[in-house]
Amino acid sequence: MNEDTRLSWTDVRDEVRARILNRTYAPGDRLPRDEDIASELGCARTTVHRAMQDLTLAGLVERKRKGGTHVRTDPVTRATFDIPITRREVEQRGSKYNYQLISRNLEASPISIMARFGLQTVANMLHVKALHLADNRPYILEDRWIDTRSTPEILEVDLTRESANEWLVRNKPYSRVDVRFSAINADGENADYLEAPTGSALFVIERTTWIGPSPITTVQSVAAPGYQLVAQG
Amino acid sequence: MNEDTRLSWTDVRDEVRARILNRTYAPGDRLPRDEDIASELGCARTTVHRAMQDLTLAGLVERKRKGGTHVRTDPVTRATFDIPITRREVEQRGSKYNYQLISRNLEASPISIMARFGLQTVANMLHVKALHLADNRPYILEDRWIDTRSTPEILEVDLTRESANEWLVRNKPYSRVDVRFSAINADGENADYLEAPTGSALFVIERTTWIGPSPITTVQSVAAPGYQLVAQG
DNA sequence: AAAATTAATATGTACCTACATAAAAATGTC
DNA sequence: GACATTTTTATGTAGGTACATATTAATTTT
Repeated sequence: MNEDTRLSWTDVRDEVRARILNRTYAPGDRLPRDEDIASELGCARTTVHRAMQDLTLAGLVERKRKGGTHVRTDPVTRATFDIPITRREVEQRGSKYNYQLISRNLEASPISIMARFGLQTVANMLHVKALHLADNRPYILEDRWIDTRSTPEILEVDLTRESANEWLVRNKPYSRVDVRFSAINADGENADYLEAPTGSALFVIERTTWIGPSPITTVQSVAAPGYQLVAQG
Repeated sequence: MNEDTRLSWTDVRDEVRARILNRTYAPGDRLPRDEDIASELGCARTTVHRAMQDLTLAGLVERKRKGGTHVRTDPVTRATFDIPITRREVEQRGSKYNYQLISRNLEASPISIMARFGLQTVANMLHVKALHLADNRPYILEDRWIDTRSTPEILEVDLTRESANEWLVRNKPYSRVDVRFSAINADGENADYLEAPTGSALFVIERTTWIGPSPITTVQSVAAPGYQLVAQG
């Protein structure tokens, strides 16, 4: 690319996206064949193909062999978000991070937790409650269950020093994750630890991970009032 | 691919991902060069490259020219979610969809709304409140502002028949979107329309869209109690 | 020894070719 | 005309080549 005459696949993607936005290609329309777009823009078909793959992933177009490429009629808002280690999240906001273990017990998995994992039988799990603080104020209260079959090492970890969140992220990669968001009213315990008035609305992130078919951990993270999750469009 | 001997880039991606998961390549490690992986697996370097692009996007590895490819040490949970048209969302749950316009007024944009758009000056906006129902029960209450400069046509639309949500999605593509989630306590109006007890925790989605630099719409969607947003990992 | 220059190297990107595959369109058969 | 078969066509995918580009490593210069 010594001259700026060569189009990269991102250029093609942006051009096609612009045409969709300005209605050159309207919703439901069939786009020209990759080859025709390629020759029009002066690039190779593979370049157009790579651009189209990206637009497909973004939910803007649908492609079918022989059927061609169509602009989606029911566009969805598709956004991605990152949930980093809580410590990192706090530090990135420029706050001081602290962590406090509340409880740590070996328990048989209750039905509600089995349901989250899709388990049929009871399992021995480590039940951990902990509080993350930002600038010495409550930030997130986490209620976590860890399957001791997939993760026996957790029993040896000193959870007063390092949070299960951090240890797991560093030592236990997962192959599948389920994330859900909801809102709950602060009850006695939540209100207490988060120093929030009883009844106040709290943002909840529930995350469950597996390695292959085996459950690793499920955690309910309740954020202090005012928490906002921001996603990138 | 007449024989199953040929590896597609997704195969390579899955293989490399598996190696990261089982610690063949541990966090922080440098991976072999694309070319070496290619010759080891018996495919072309371009195939490995395509796989690596995907793993980079997924947040599993980081690449640098000459520096090589490294397994990320601080993996993040990266998930994607779709926010479809509300009608579609309701119908996909197998429920009957209904919609009800509450109010529709031309107003000068208040400061809070200007802030969402990043606007410095006041603009004429259409302020619309509406209720979406599932099986005749309140589902989502939306409070929306539409910029009449980018979207003057909205003034001609009969919003008693079609929701602004739907009209905009079909007729007003956007180039940028900002999505945030939070939780609020039901106040008088929310509680009323959503038939929820005052004070109950409600899940809130705030979405703002632009076309180029121009604001299109910003909407606060308050969901009835029990609403959950599910993301794909 | 510090600074500047040069070489080496791994990834980034585009091109073209060749063939696979799914699905629509055309054709043939009863 | 209904159904089955064949052909056509647009996308899917891998291979291999050529060169760009960023960064590190090595070398030379001061």
